[in-house]
Amino acid sequence: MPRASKPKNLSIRDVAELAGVSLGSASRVINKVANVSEGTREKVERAIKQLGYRPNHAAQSLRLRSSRTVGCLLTDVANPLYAKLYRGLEERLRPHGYMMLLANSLNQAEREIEILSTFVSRGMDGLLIAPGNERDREVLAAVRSLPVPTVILDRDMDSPTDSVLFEHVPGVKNLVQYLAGLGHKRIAMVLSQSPNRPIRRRTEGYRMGYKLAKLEVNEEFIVHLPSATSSAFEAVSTLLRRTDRPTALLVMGTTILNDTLNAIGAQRLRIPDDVSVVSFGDPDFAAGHVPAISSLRIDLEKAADEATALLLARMRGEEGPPKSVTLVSDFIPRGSCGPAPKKT
Amino acid sequence: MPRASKPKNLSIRDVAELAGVSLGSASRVINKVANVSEGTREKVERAIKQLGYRPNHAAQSLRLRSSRTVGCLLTDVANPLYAKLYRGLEERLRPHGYMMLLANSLNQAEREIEILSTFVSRGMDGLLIAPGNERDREVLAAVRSLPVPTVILDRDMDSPTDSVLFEHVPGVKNLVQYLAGLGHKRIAMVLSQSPNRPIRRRTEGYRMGYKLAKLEVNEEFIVHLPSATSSAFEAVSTLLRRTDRPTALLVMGTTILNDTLNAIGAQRLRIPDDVSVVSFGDPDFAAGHVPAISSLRIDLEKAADEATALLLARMRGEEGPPKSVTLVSDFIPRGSCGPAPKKT
DNA sequence: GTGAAAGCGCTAACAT
DNA sequence: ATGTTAGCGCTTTCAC
Repeated sequence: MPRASKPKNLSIRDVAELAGVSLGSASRVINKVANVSEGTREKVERAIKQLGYRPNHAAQSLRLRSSRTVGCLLTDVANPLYAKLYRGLEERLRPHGYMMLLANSLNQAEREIEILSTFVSRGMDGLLIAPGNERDREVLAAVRSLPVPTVILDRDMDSPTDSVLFEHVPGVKNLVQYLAGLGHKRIAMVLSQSPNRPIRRRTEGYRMGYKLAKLEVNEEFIVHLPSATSSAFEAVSTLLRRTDRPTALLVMGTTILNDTLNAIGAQRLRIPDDVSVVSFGDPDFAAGHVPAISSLRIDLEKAADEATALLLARMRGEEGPPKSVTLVSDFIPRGSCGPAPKKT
Repeated sequence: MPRASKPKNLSIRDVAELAGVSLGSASRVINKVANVSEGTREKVERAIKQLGYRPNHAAQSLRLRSSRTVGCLLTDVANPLYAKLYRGLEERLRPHGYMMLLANSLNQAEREIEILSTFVSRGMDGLLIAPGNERDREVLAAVRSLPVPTVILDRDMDSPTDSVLFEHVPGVKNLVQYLAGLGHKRIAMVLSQSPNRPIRRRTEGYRMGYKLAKLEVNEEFIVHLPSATSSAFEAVSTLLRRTDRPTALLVMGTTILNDTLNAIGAQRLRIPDDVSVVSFGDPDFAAGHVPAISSLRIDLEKAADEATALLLARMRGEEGPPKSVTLVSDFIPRGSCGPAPKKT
């Protein structure tokens, strides 16, 4: 083991001293500023290595008014979608020397406000946020008055802030048309209830697809689960027990999809022979399932690209009106979709 | 909207000025130090509110040599286990005023070293780490020489550092005995390959259980998948096609479990009639599956409790030899386990 | 090219 | 109880 002792509070002053130069010169070497002789550079670099010196970040932040840190506010990293997004964001910010502060708001409005305030007081250089309470007056006010470069992720908020939006409407529309083309006339959709988030848009693409396929929407086929955590098993089972049961199911990813697959299995129905299935979002297990589950997917790598590009530009000082990028979901057709079953 | 203008660089000096008191008094009010008259306190508090002042964190950190920040190094938050753990850690650190810097190492050794170094240079008050390369010489050296309070999570590293360990050995041992009690004589185990991590221990409990049940281990029933990402579908299918196919399957959670369930379904075998299934780790879908999948679970809330308790104590300045807490997995029996099928 | 010195915003020790 | 001041570690302007 090389140096197991504590690098007790060593500062640039120690480096300068050991190198036999002034504090200013040491700083110039560290910051790769011009006007340093080769000899000085070498002496300082040797001293740095010898001491194992690393600049004190707090002092740098204070002096430079920049923390090289980006604050990230998510409702919950335990949501795989956000976890992957976070990873992508970190991956792209790292090469620029930024680290990320991550805070989960767990959908609590006061907490979201508090987190944003803390981010500001901690001098974040930029913010990447996906607050759960996008319609809350106070959260909205807090977001609108953020004095740092910010990009809103996946939230349609009424604020003049850069944003990256995930758009399912055209995807769902195309999907419904696609299923109609396979002969499906009864396509059900199962959604979770999202408090404080606009739910209307989710059915928009569905209705458009129906209209374009010249089919009539049966409102009973649009199922909103009573709570965000309630099981879809019963809801789907009920749907499948109808005499005019749907021949295709459009369900939200991960949990609801799982419940749905279980409900289908429990009634000994087969996919896609008896019922076709499509997932909103592409959870890891969808591709591996037998048969593989068709999905509507948002490209999270692209989302991370766009979000960091917007943020980095602002942090670089770029001015101008708010920009918004909308990412449309791709349809990944897999084995879970087939022609509608013949009437029996 | 209240104050949409930028709170342009306002400092404690502005507060003092507006309140008509000295800078020192303002500081005393903010820090709730004794020796402040009621009048002064009020004036300062009013000024603070009026200006929307929040102390500059970098200056505080520099002065106090404390960042009120904890660095968290994980291999990957997109692993649901870690995502939940992170949430639990954050939840417990927040009330103490700590925020968390989260960095994913993606299992890269140099990156883990770099992250640790950055954490130190950024003056983290404490560290919570689960490096992927627990056997790497350099990573180990970096961890051993960390000059800040640190708790190692779920990694058995040769370092005099506080740690919270997850222990499956007794759990697996009991589990094998339990299954043997149900008449199972051929219990297979499917594990992923984890590079740089000791794999030996994983089979330890398994062998102990076999021995206690007076059964002989068939080495072909211990399956290590060739890579961490390879599908278990084929491996499990092969296992199930044997004439002496296992009557019980012990598989790692999430992905491998999914592949396993698919493989079982594809061969039209039924759980638990034809084959019993137990998961290492308790992914969200296990409980909702039909039938519900029995699991070996680590209580992540408890893990977060222990880890933060250790860290907070050290950050408070507590001295003493390294402490280690070991959490043993609980067995959650569910419908996926039944008596071994009668010979047919 | 290099050194000296100011000052970022804050806390705490020291005067009063 | 309150005001004044030193100094945390750093970058950068200004002389030389």
